[in-house]
Amino acid sequence: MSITIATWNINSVRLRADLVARLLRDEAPDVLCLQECKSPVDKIPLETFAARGYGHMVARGQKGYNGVAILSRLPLEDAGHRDFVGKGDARHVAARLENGLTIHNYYVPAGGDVPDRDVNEKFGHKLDFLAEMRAWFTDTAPEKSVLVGDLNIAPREDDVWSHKQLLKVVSHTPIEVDTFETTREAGNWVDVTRADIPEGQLYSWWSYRARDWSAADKGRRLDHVWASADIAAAAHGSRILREVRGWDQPSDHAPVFASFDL
DNA sequence: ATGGTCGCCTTGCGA
Repeated sequence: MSITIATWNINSVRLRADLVARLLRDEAPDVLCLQECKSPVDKIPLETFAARGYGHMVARGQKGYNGVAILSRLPLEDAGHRDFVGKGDARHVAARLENGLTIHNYYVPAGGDVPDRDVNEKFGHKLDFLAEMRAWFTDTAPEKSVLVGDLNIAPREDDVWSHKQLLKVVSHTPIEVDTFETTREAGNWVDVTRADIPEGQLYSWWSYRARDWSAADKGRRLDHVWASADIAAAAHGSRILREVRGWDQPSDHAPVFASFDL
């Protein structure tokens, strides 16, 4: 059985419900994980997605901020959520498929503008969030699991348009990259996108502020698909759908896809 | 060149 999973920071699921429906129609993933839904769960337009065959959803939401949802055309069981850093933010939710695969959907805090936790508490919050993820993975080794989401860190030099120019820019600072890698390694997670596409520049986000985002191409790979080590060899077919960033009234993120033969 | 653009909690804030 092959399962295709996609992750996409949608930046308002209500404003962009038609774009979600278009992606479901054109690309037909089995599971689509969304971040920054910016909606209470009961206001997510599930009927729009159910009409496309995606009637199963597990989500956590809040008004205006954050929000994560897992849409599926296969039955889903709610596998809970965790309130990282105790702020009550809707930044994590998990679901389980009938074949036993657990899917974790994360929206890691962006971390503000200044990469110094002494003057910017949002940066400290981001590092603390990652440390809590790491502690959880150390305590309970993930098995038969996929972790996806907007992790708001671009770890590799070829995950950003300019390694040198972004060394002091939140999302690519050494402390974030180190924390990101120790967090991933604590769970023996495999970076599926880079296992499939090991060479070359790879981005999933381009700022709204660029005059011409595609020509400037100042992107970063902030959105990730990880697999637990026991199923990593089953992963294949990773892609980032750059063209989706060019749709009308787009999200500033492109969706990331991976498939698993389970 | 320290700007620029989004979306919602709105005339500010978070990204």
